[in-house]
Amino acid sequence: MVRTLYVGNLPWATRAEDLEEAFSRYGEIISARVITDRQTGRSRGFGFVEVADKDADAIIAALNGTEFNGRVITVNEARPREERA
DNA sequence: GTTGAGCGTT
Repeated sequence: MVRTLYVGNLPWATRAEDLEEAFSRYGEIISARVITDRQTGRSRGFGFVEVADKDADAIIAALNGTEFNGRVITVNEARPREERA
């Protein structure tokens, strides 16, 4: 199945394909998305990556707290949007 | 043209 990962603390210039490329080294990526400001279209500095749940644990362990394009990123399971804080 | 804790769009 698919599990959604939250990726935070990204450089402004990070794009969805950048995440997909980086994450795909450690597991099967279903899709990747960088959240952009709806008003300006600029990156908000975080995104979401859908990965195979069999690889989710390895991907989180491999990338959480590691450097990505010069910044230390945060990677963990995304929360359900219905329950967003 | 900027910024820096956070959990998104149909």
